[in-house]
Amino acid sequence: MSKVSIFWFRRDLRLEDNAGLYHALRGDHPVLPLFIFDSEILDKLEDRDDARVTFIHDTLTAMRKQLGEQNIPFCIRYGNPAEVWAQLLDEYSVAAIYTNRDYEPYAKERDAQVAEFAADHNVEFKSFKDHVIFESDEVQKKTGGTYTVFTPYSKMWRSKLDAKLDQQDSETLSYYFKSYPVQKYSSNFIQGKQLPIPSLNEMNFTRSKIEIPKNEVDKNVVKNYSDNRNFPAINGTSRLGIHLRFGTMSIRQLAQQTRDLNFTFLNELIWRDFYSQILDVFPHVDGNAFREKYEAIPWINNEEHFAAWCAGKTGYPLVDAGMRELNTTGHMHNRVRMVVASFLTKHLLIDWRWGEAYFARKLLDFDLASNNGGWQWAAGCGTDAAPYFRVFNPSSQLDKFDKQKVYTKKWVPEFGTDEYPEPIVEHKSARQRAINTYKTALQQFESKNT
DNA sequence: GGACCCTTGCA
DNA sequence: GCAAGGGTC
Repeated sequence: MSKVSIFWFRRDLRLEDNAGLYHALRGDHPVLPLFIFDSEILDKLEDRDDARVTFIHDTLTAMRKQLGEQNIPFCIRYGNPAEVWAQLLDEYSVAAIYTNRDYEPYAKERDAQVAEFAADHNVEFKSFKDHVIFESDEVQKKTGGTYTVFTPYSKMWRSKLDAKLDQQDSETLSYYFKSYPVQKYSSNFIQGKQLPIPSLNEMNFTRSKIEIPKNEVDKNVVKNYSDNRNFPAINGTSRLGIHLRFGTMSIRQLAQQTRDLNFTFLNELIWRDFYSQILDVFPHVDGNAFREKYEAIPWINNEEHFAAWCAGKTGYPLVDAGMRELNTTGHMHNRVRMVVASFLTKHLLIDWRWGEAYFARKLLDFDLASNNGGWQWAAGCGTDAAPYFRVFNPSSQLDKFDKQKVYTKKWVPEFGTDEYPEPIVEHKSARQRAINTYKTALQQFESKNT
């Protein structure tokens, strides 16, 4: 049996400009492409019509068709990754495993296990940077260590990128910005009969009806991003989150196409790298406040209030519009994400982790690092967070950012009628309660620890 | 160690 | 004007 390399797709579902796949194809052995539907992740999802699973399935189906046209089999399995790998090393004579790095705690542990198992079988495990422009060890403070404040991080990030581009070294440039030419080396895939793909049904899922945003960059949106991004009634954001999340769009190509169009848009891509490195270096943020003392806050966690927030029935029109947009489309405008998050954590004093989990369940573009960073920012417990006494006023946010109520009325048609609910909390007193609760808890924590 | 700074505010 | 407190150099 002749030896093969296996390229393992995870959150990089594309056949062009894929770092790990490129390196696999340039290696010494024919490459078998692989995807594993991870039962450890999928079986825990709450909704059997999860739109992200449908999206992955559709994307793999298209890739499989494209590969099949070149007589390339695409190995797609469903199961526990460790068990699948045990089968694969039995079935094939594997020389090396290639993959792109994933910085989430679960993924790092999974990959460490697979790498160890591979090493025991004399199989190389090679991982590559693909998901971000810069990894955590590439953008560091001048005095060493990880940035935890965005602005100095972003300045260093930009200067690193400029330095790379100034080098005019074709190899380095290709690593940072030009695409990795995969098709050029496609004759190095293995050849053979197409392999089956597990159906959604076999994995206990049904097809979602939610529409997925187009995998295209609208240059006008990017150009006007800084002017329009705060107004939810305007189509002013790219909606590319899901494509960056699953790698159906290359972050390198997106940054290359947009970096000269709008400073603020590039900043958003830098935020993505920023939170990715925070999660990588401070994995405790998954489940815990970045700053320990914020664990002292006595959340009220009123379940009826939480249910009202989830359903978009808080009596605050902008909050309700956002939640209903999320529930209906799997998307929520970014300005509104901040408003609903501030409302949940401050006005209702509900644990930010409840909100984080709800977003994780609903958002098409859910990404652990960015979602966690955003929630900890809103709750005041994260890196570079909003101060705890900054409580968004949902009414003035509405006046500022949806003055004509175009967005609000789209999602809350009964707004202004008798059917619209009364506010579940009164703004002024809820605001004061939040500030007092935070202040007291933080002070008590301080005095206990001095 | 001192000076300056910190995504997106509120009353 | 206000509200802490920490980050970076």
